[in-house]
Amino acid sequence: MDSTTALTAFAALSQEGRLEVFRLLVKAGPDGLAAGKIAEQVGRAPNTLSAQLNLLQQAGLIDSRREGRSIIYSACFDQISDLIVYLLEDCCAGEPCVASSVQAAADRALCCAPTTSTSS
Amino acid sequence: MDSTTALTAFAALSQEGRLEVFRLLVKAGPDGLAAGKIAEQVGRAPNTLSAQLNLLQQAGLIDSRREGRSIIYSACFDQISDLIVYLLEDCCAGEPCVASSVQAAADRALCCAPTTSTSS
DNA sequence: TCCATATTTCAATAATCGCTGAACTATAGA
DNA sequence: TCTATAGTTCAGCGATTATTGAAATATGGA
Repeated sequence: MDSTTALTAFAALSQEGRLEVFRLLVKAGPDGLAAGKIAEQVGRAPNTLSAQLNLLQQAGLIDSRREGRSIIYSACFDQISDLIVYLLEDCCAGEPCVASSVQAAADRALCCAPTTSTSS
Repeated sequence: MDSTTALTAFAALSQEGRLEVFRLLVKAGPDGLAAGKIAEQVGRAPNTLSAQLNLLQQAGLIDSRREGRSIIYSACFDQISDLIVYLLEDCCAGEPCVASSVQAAADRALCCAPTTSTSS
């Protein structure tokens, strides 16, 4: 991931409403949520939400697919991964104190959810 | 780290000029750089830079100390750590695909710079 | 004390951002 | 084809943000 892409991602996550939507989609997992369902859960007008989803999508943080009359949005875990790795490698290269904290967190995450096949 | 703090950090990193300054300070390491030196390197007016430094500091991403007539800014690695862990744990909890990429990156970082005097 | 250096603060302007109402597109079903 | 449903796009406004010049603060040295 290059700096420009990271910048766009940070900008997308830098507003309360968008961060809330993003976290909701991450929790929803790969199945995602319909736009209307999201609007309902975060209590925002559909057009306002649409703009927020657009920005997150342009940043590559979420994906969309049509399903009947609904459009389903889901988190793009690859991009999130890349963003974290960017922060760690490109921003904080060679800082063991950062790397070891992050390593510990990754260990915890993997230890609690070790089966990468089908869970959640 | 709570969402509000993370939001502030994202906002601070979401502008080209500030991200550039932040990356410069991370590369400079714990010794940091004087404000004037930074202004020179990024080619910005001192007052513009001062505002950018202020925002990064308010977000807890950088620290400052006076040294003679200069004010030295340095990256706050703890906060960066916390931000990465927030992204991994709070935003992406239970997503092994993210955790394993991050774990691999942390391993690489630690393998290349293993001697931290005291293993934290 | 006076001056030079290093940096910040202040006020003002220009640009950007976020939200809203209204109109538009796409799909499903009768 | 007509209607209802699900979302999006667009124009406009109000609010926030970034930058700038000028003035202010803090330190060091003559």
